[in-house]
Amino acid sequence: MNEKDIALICKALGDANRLEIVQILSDGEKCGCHLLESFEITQPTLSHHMKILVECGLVNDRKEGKWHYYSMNCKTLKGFKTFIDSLTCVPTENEQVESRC
Amino acid sequence: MNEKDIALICKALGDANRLEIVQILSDGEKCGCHLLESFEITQPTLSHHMKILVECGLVNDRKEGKWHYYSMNCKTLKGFKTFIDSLTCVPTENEQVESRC
DNA sequence: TTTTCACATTGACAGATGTCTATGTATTTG
DNA sequence: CAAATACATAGACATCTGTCAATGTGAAAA
Repeated sequence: MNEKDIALICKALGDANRLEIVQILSDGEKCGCHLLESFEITQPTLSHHMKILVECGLVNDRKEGKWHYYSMNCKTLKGFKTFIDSLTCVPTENEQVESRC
Repeated sequence: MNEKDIALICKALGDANRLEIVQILSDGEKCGCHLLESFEITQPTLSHHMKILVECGLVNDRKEGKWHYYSMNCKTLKGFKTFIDSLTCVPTENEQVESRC
């Protein structure tokens, strides 16, 4: 998973509705109609958000009859977590001021 | 840190340039002029990106003379990591063997 | 003081984004 | 079969975003 993939995932999570969708899916697989009831958006708007979440690889889409079941993609989530964990901070007190440019 | 804050951070990281900036800052405090040399963007564009990173709380801005020193904000980063870690997946039948979160 | 440097602000612009209504497409149900 | 359900697609629209050139500002250097 490269930086471009990570940026896509971040962008996908950079919307309050999609962030909430992902939190709901953390609880387990849900169908689209169930998700729709949790938000004050129209069905096409939800469809749009789900497409973005699926296309960045963070969410799986399983079709069963006329229903679509969405769930978190373990592999992508794991890769994303690994990246975020790799970000670190250095407390400023302990940090030597670098040479000026 | 609420969902809106998290969404703001995600949106900030949803740009390839800003994602790279954050990776560079993970290495330690850097001045703006140093960052500028790492990218193929103009100074106003970098200034714009830094403003977004600072305003979402992920990056600190310390002024010393005419220089601005940027660094990761430990507290915000920690809160963000905690949130991302709270996201979980429930392995589907295909994934069960390979990966777990 | 004048110049140079580091950075911010403004205004402009093309392109992306979130949302809607209207409509299309499978699939199930009566 | 026809009707209803779950979801996708198309088109429209206002707003947001990333980028730049031009310019302003404050601090250091000459």
